[in-house]
Amino acid sequence: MPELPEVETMVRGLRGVLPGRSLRRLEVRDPSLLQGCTATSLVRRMRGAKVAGVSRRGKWVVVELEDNRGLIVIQPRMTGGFWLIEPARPEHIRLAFHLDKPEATVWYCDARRLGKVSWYRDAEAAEIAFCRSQGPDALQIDREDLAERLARTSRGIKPTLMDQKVLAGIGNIYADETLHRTGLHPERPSSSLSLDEIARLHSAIGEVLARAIELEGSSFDAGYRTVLGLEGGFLAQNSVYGREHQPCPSCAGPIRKIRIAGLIGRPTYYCAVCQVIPTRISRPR
DNA sequence: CGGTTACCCTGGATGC
DNA sequence: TGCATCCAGGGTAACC
Repeated sequence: MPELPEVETMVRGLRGVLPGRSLRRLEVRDPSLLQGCTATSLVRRMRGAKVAGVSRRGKWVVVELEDNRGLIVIQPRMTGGFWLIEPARPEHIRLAFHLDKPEATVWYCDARRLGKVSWYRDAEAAEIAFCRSQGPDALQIDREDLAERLARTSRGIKPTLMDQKVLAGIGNIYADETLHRTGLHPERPSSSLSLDEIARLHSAIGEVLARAIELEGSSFDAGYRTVLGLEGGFLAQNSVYGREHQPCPSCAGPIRKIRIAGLIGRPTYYCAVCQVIPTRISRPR
């Protein structure tokens, strides 16, 4: 479910309630999502801990605690999310943060249980974990760094953009939207992009993600909602994702849905007219 | 090392 | 209505 804009929206929602509050009790309803710690040890460590702040790293949510209580890192993956209101599906509650003064509860729900929760003793330990699985954040990476990373691989530009070790935060929806805005075919070999194309791609990443954050992310079906249960508005005004057979908003060409190598089963949407591979560049096969 | 695939889970939509 | 099948916003381990 959540990509960078959805996770950023969650974090902003959590910032309204968590920082400065104490955890009267952390309730672990599903211990199977814990990584590297047991429910009893985590619950014991969190009793009475005060939240210093909430931040985002790629698609990960970071809850930092005061007084050397460490950091809780939550990876929502496909269906994880936070609720400040009573969750619509209580059977999906995996964690409950019971707060003090005044009493309140923040719920973490995850229908498919693909998400992960970890605890790190300090910021340095968390940083080591981040760097092991993630590249620079998609909103932080500079153009030169992006250019170097793209030059390193010949695989398709879309799988490269979705590789969290290349840059962190972009998933299936925003990869398609970013490539459409840049006029790039998703299977263009990453290393074949010109410096001008990389510059435009770099700008498009920032613009698409910023717009999606403004609109509080992308909602469809029973998936992602804000912490208040509201739908994100991005998919009401996007260009290609989920719009097979519709006309391209910039050239009116047909939007196609395909499956490409390196992304297993995930769908890719692109405009067949304004996102083409130049004939002098061979398409990977 | 670079790239690809199987698999982890469950719920909702669709088709028969 | 009931059941089977397919699909999904992510990520990792194992493999070639």
